[in-house]
Amino acid sequence: MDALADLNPAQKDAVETVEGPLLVLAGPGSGKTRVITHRIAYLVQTLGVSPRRIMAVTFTNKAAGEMRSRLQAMLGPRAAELTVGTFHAICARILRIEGAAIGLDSQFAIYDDDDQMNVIKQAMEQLGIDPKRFSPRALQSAIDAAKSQLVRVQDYAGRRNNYADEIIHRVYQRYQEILHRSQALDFDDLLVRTHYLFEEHPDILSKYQNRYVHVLIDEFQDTNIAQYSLARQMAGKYKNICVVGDPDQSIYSWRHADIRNILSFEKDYPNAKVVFLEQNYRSTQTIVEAAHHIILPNLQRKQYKLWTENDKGAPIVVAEAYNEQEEAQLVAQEIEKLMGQKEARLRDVAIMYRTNAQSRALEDTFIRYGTPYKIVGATRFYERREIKDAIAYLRLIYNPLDSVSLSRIINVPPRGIGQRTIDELSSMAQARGLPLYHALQAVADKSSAIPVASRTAAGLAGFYSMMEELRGESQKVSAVELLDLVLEKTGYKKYVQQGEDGEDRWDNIQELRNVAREKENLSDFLEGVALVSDLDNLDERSDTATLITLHQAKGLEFDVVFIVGMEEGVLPHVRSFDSPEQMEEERRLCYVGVTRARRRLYLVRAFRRSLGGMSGANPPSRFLKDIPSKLIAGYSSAKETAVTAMGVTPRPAAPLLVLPELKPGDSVKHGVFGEGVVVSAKPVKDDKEVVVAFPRIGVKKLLLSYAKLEKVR
DNA sequence: CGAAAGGCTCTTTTT
DNA sequence: GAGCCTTTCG
Repeated sequence: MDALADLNPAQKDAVETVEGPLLVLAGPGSGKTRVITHRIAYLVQTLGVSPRRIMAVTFTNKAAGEMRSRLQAMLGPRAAELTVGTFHAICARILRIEGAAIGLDSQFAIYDDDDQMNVIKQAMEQLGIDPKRFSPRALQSAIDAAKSQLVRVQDYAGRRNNYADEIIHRVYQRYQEILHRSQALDFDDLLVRTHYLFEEHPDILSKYQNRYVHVLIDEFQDTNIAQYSLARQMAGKYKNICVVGDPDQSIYSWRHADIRNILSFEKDYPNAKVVFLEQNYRSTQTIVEAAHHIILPNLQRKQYKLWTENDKGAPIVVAEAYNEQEEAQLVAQEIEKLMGQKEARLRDVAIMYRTNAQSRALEDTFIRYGTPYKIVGATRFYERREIKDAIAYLRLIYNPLDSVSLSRIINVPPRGIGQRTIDELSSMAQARGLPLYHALQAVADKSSAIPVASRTAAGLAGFYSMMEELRGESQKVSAVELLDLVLEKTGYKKYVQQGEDGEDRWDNIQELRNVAREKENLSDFLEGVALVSDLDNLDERSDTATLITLHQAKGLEFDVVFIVGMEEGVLPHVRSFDSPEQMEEERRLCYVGVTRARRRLYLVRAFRRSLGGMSGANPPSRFLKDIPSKLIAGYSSAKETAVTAMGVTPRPAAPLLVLPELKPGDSVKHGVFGEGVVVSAKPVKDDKEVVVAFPRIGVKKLLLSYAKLEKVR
C-alpha cells in the first residue's frame, strides 16, 4: 500500500515530516488517526525504519488496540514489533523489567482508585487525622496532583505553606510507606517511578533512548506533566517526537492533565514544526458549524477553524421534555422512528450525558421500549464487589505483601475474623514494621500471639494455611485454573451464590473467568485487569445503541448522537459555575459531544429533573443559545414545537398543568404501560393518586402529575 | 462476631 | 437516592 495515498496536503505534511519535533493540531474528524497510522506505515515501509524503534502512546487501551490492528492490516505481522500502549501500560512494562534498580519487586501490585482510597483512609487513621475535618477524597486529589507533576514526598516537604499542606505532606508520606510495604504502586506511581528511574539511572534511560528513534503521542492535550516528561525522556536522543492533539478537546484537567503541555512543547522544541488539520470529514456542515459556534466563546484557545466540504445535512433538533423520564422516552421514540425509516442502524446511535447517574432513566426506559442498548461505565465491571474480591485473592497469591487485598478478603466470606482482630493484627504489623501478611504468618506459626480468643486465632491460622496452599498451587496451574481453585477452596463461590443477587454476581465472575482464560498466566492476567477500563471492552459489532458519558465518547463517532441533559447545572455542570476555567472545559466537553455526530444531532433537555433526592427545574444550557437558530429545527418559535416535531406528545409546563378528571371505570392510556382501567383516584395535596389496572402489566399506582396518562373516551 | 437498621454525606468526569 | 459508616441487637 501507499502510505501517502488519499491524504490532503496538511495530512501529507504531517506524515512526511519525520525528522525533528512535530506538533499536529487536529480538529475533530480531521483524519487524525489516519495521519498517525499512515505516518507509522510511511516510516516502516517507505523509510525502512524497524517497527521495534517506534513507540506510539495512546490515551486508552482501546485506542492502542485499534491502532495496532489498523497497522496490522497495513504492515502485516511486523506490526507486532511496535510499542503501542498507554503511558501507564508502557511504564508498567518497563518497571517490571528494570524495577530492581530502584528496589522494586518485579511482582509489584497496581492499586486502582478504590485501593488507593483504602490506603489513604488507613494512613489517616494511623496518623489520627479526622476524616470529617479532612476529606479523604481531597487528600487523594492533592496527592495525585503532586504526583502528576512529579512531586515526590521529599519534594513536597519544601512546598508546605499552611496547615493543609502539612496534613497533605504527612498523609502523602504515610501513604507511600504503606504502598512500599505492600510492594504496590498506584497509577501515578507508574509514571513517577519510571521518570525517576530514568533520571537516576542514565544507563537504563539510554537503553530506551537508543531504541526509540520515533516517538508519537496521541491525545496530547490530555497528558499531564509527568507523562510529557516521560515522552521527552524517551525521545531525548533522536528528538523525533510527534505529538498530536486538539486543545479544544482537552477535558481531563480534573485528572491533572495540563493543557499547557502544548505551549511547553513549542517552547521546549523551538524548531518544532506545527501542522493544522482543519478539514472535517466526519460531520455534516450543519454539525460542524454548530460545533464552531459552541467552542468560539472560549477565550483560552488557539485560533483555528474547522470546516468541511460535506453536505449541509439535517438540522439539529433541540427538544425539551418535561422530566428525565420523558426525556428518555423522547429519545427512545425517536430512535424507534429512525429505525422504522431505516435512517440508521442501532449501532450507529449513541446517547451521551454528563454524569453516569443520568444513564439510569435512559436504561429503565430502553428496557421498557425493548430498545437494545449497551452501557459504558455506570457500575463498572471491574468495580463490582465480587470482581474486586476475586481479583484480590489472586493478587494476594501473586504478591502476599499486598495488604489492601489481604484486608479486603481476610473475612470474605465471613470466617470469624472481625474488625477488632484485623486492627490488632495490623497494629502488630505496624509496630514491628512488618507487612500484614507476615504478621498473619507469625500468629499462625504461634511464634507470636495477639490478644484474641483462641477460636479467632485458629481462624487466622486456617486462613493462612489455606492461602499458603493456594500459593503453592499457583506455580503449577494456569490463571483460570487458579481462579477456579480459589473460588472453590475459599468458599467464595458458595458465598456469592447464596448471597443477594447471587446469580447475577456469579455470572459476573464467569465473565471474569472468560478474561482469565485468554491470559497465559497469573501475572499477565493481573496486569491486564489492573489497567483495563470498561471502554476497552466496548463491543462495536453488536447492533445496539450506546449509552456513554461525554468523557468516554472522546475519539468515537456515530451517525446519530443524542446529548441529553442540556441544562444549566448538568451541562455545564454546577461545579463549574464559580470557575471560568472549568466553565471553558464544560464547553469543550459539549464540543466533543457535538462533534461525535456524523449525520444527526439531537440536543435534549428536561424541564424538571431530580438530582439525588431533590427535584428542580433547570434553565436550558447556555450552550444551546450559542448555536445559530438557522441550524436548528423548530426551536426558536416555540419550545413545544420541537417536541411535537419529534412525534412526542408535548406536555405543558408544571405550573400550568391541567390534570385530567379521572374516576374509577375510566379508560386511560399510559405512555409506557399502554391502555388500562382506573381502579381508584384520590386527591393528594395538589395532585391525584390514581390506581390503574393495565392488562398483562398489572396494577400500578401513579401520581397524575408525573404519569403520562391520557383519557381514552 | 456478624447481620441489620439507621444516620450521614455527597453527588463529575477515569488511566 | 445511594453508598458508606456507625450503632444496635442477637
